[in-house]
Amino acid sequence: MIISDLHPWNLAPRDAAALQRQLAAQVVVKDHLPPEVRQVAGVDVSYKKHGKMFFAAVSVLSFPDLEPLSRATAQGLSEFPYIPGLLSFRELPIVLEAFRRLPQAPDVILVDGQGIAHPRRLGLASHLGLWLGVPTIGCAKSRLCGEHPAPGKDKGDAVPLRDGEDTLGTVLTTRTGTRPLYVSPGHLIDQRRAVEITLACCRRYRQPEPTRSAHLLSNELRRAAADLPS
DNA sequence: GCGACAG
DNA sequence: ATCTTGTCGC
Repeated sequence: MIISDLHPWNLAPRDAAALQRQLAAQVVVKDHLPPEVRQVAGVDVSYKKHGKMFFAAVSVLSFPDLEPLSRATAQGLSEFPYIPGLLSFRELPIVLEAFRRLPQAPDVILVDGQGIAHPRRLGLASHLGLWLGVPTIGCAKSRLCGEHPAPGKDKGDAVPLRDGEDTLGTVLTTRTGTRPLYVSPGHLIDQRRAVEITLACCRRYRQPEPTRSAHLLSNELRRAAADLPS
């Protein structure tokens, strides 16, 4: 896995925001997925209530059958606090460590967070995509910015997420009867493909299989590192 | 000043 | 995100 253009993570909030504006200009919102998508990865991070211990997990599934192919994990500390809009400075370092442990880069990555549906157009998914040079999709469970009408109740129903003249993403119902997901391009992919891939990864749960799998794995890590007695 | 606010 | 048990509903 090749990483390029490293930059510090211990920045003051103001500097982090300035860096985001700089990086956002490099985000590519065009379809650069390979002709045949065969590997889809999901990534998620878990940690303790007031602790600094983080647990990242990456789960790679085959596409479109969604069978387990490989996985990688990493754990470490983080000093950066949670500040809406600056999530990547808190979680990306440990996520990148997990990706370094993957034998091979997947064709596309689903992230539990926003892509360009961000105040400065650089959510966690976009930031990760830039670092890895791999197509990414933001699949957030709630809204960070932008406005939209309520989408339909059935799986596949969708409405655009907008901010003035900009279309930031798609508010997509991924499972009938559940709250929608906020899908937006991360990097190297366009709106249409982002929704297409995400929907193809949804089976019987609101969360796409890749991120759902990573979520379960990161939770196992946290629990294993936590409770010793029984 | 007030409300909003990914994970 | 995390702290937490059972419980109402499809």
